[in-house]
Order: sequence, then structure tokens, then C-alpha cells
Amino acid sequence: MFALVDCNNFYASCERVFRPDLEGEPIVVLSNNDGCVIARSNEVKALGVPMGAPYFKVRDVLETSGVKIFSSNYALYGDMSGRVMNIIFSFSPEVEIYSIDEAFIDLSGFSPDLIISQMNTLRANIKKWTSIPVSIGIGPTKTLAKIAAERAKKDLSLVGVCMLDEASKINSALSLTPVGDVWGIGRAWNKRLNANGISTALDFANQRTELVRKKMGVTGARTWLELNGTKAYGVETQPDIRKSCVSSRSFSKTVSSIDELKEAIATFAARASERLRAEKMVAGTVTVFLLANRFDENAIAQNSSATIALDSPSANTAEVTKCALAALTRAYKKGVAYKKAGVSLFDLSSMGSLQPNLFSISPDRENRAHNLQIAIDKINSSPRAVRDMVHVGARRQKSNWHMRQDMRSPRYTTSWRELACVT
DNA sequence: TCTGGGGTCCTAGGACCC
DNA sequence: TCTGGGGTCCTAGGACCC
Repeated sequence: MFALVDCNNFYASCERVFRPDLEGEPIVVLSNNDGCVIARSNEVKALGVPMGAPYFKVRDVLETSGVKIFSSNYALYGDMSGRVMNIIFSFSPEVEIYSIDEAFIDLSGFSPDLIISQMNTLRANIKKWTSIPVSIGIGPTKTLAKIAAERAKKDLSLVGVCMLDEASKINSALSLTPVGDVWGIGRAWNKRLNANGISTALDFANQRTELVRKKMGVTGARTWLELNGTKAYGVETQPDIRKSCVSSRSFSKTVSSIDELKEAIATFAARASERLRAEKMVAGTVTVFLLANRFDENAIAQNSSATIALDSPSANTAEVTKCALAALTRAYKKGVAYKKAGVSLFDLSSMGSLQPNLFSISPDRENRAHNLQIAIDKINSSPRAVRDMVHVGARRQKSNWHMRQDMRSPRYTTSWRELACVT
């Protein structure tokens, strides 16, 4: 059996940890740029505000209903996530951290009779030690555990833990689950399946396997197997080696000038390389992409990108920035109103296994660049430094493309300056 | 006026190999 | 008239996840 531990309304719950006065109050959390609703407390779900709704469209409803609105605070959510995950690891080492708010546990070592009570304890401990509420679903495959977790959330009589261990329970849960809510069935397949009269997970599970394989490829076939109780996915306790690293932003206003784009791209290049260095990795290629308004059919044709290989794999901000700016010049089209831009790093490898460049002109110079980078990182991470105190000159501190983030809560757990005070 | 960011996997088609 | 068989690698696009 597998368990899925799923935090309830995770970001909204995080906002309540240091604001107990918000317990029972309606809360939403907005995406970067305060663009969309990406988390809702139960009270807001009850108001009928959909997931992903553009803020400007639901602003009036939220305000008249007295909903508390937060910009996203990833420093807080990331840290709270780590605390929840640590508690789960204390129950079993066979854990896969699937996302910021979800983890699978391989229960093969657990005695079947004790699973429910142990999961109840886990749930209670997480609540007690972090104040984050979770739901736990248990099933013979990961996909069924996902469905069980949804049932645990929706059916209040289950008190947060749902185990699907018998055919009758599984069938009943499948019949209550819309096919589009199944893990692996997204928007596109949901539409096509519905058009063919398949509306619940049970309808889908009852299709002929050859038909599913033919129409939906191997991914669809795996989902079908998992719904029918055959394991297609295991618990991956080793995190995958990362294959790419992206830093990107939508602009609050469109940007057409190459100089402004340069500042943005230099910032993204720095962010992405910084993240890579933290994971002791280096990149082989740098891609810059420029996107026009994605809600305008005609504008999408103006999207462009360019990829350039680094001379030798690197995560050095200066190197990556230089490369990214060159790629920008290639991708840039004059006169286009860009809405979003970003830098992706590909061909990643670990720093340790680095192959030196056979044609390197000056290994000594590369060494010095490396040491400089270490010194800069050290300065910037010192407790007294403001964010990015030392940075590449191509960036600028204040620009009009920067993010809107007007309603962010304090970084209670990761910044000394923003520590909660009891008075 | 306004619409997130960061990922992975699969497939089809083209170019290439012997 | 007729034109092999078996591969790999790369890329773009589409689908999915949170």
C-alpha cells in the first residue's frame, strides 16, 4: 500500500500559522505579480471562487466578502514544507517528496492492521508541531492513494484519513471522482473523455485496455492500470537529478526596449545560476525566451527564443549572464510588446564530475572567476547583507518591470528582521 | 488596465548511421 | 511497375503535474 500525505490548502494554511486570528476567516493567496488566485481557504472555496481565477476578475467578490488577500511568500511556504516533510520522514525513510505540499510513503513495511491508526498519529503530529492540517489517502497504487486523499478531504466523516483497501471501497470512490480529477488526466483529456461519455474515474477504469493504450499512449495506459489496482509507479526516494533550471517573470507592463530586457535577463540569469550553485551543479547551455501576451492569438506568433552553449559548463553568474545577453540579442525582435521573459539553463551536470575544457585559453583566469563567485556569494549570504548587495552591473535595483507583490506576509521563519514579536 | 512560475515525460518527424 | 531493414539522436510541440 501507498499513502499520500497532502497538506490542506497549503499556502493558505501557512498564512495562518503565525496569524491564529485568521482561523475560520476566508483567505486567498495570489500568484507572483498578484496575478491569479493560487490558494483558497475552505471558506473561499465555498464562495465559489475558482482555482487560478485572475485576481482582477474576482477582486470585487473577495473584497465584499471580507476575504484576507496575501501575495505569495515562498520563503515561508518552503520552510513550512520542510518542517512537515521532516515529520513524515520520522515515520518512515521510504518517502517521496512529490511537491511542496505532498509526499508519498511506501507502506510495504507497515502492518496492515495498524496503518490507519499510525496515519492518524502522523496527521495529529503534523498538526500539533506545525499547525498545518493534512489529509492522508491510502491505496494499493499511487493514483488510488491520490483519490483516497481527495475523499479524505471531501468526506468529513473520514476525519482526514481514507484507506481504499477493498474493491467495493475503491469502486465507490472511483464513481465519486470526476475523470478530470484523476492524477494524470488533465484539461485536454478530460474534454475528450467527456465528449465520449466518460465522466467518472470508474467509467475510465472500465474502458478496454487496448483502446486506452491506442488512444492515449503509454501515459494514459499507466493511469488506467493504476486505477485498476496494478502498480505502474513506485515511490522514488532518491530525488531525480535536475534537468533544467528556469528563472522567469511576467512583467507588470509590457516591455519593448532591449535595454530594459537586458536588465531583466541579467537578473534572471543571476537567479538561475545562484540556484544551480546552491545545488553544486553547472549548466552547459543557456536559453533566453521572450513571450508576448499569451491571451492574444496573434501576439503568440511573436514569441521567440535563442540558445547558446557556454564555452565550458558553468554556474558562474558573470559567465551565464554574458551568454544570456548574447542570446537575448539573437532572440529580440524590435517593436514587439513582451509580456514575459526568462532564462533556462540546460545540459546540467554536477560540479564534481566537471570535464575541463580542452581548449581553455586560461585555466588560471577561470579559477579566479570561480573564487570571485565564491566571495560574492559569501558576502551576499552574510546576515547583514541586503538581498543581492553585490551583483553584476547589467542589473539594476529598481525597474518598472519588477514584480507586484503588495500584500506579502513577513518571512516569519527565515529572516531575523521579520521574526514574529510577542508584545 | 489586469491573466504565475517551475518542472517532467512522451511522441512524431526529420536527419543521420551502417 | 518495381527501391531494405534496423537503428540512434535531435527537436518541437503537446500533455501533464504542483
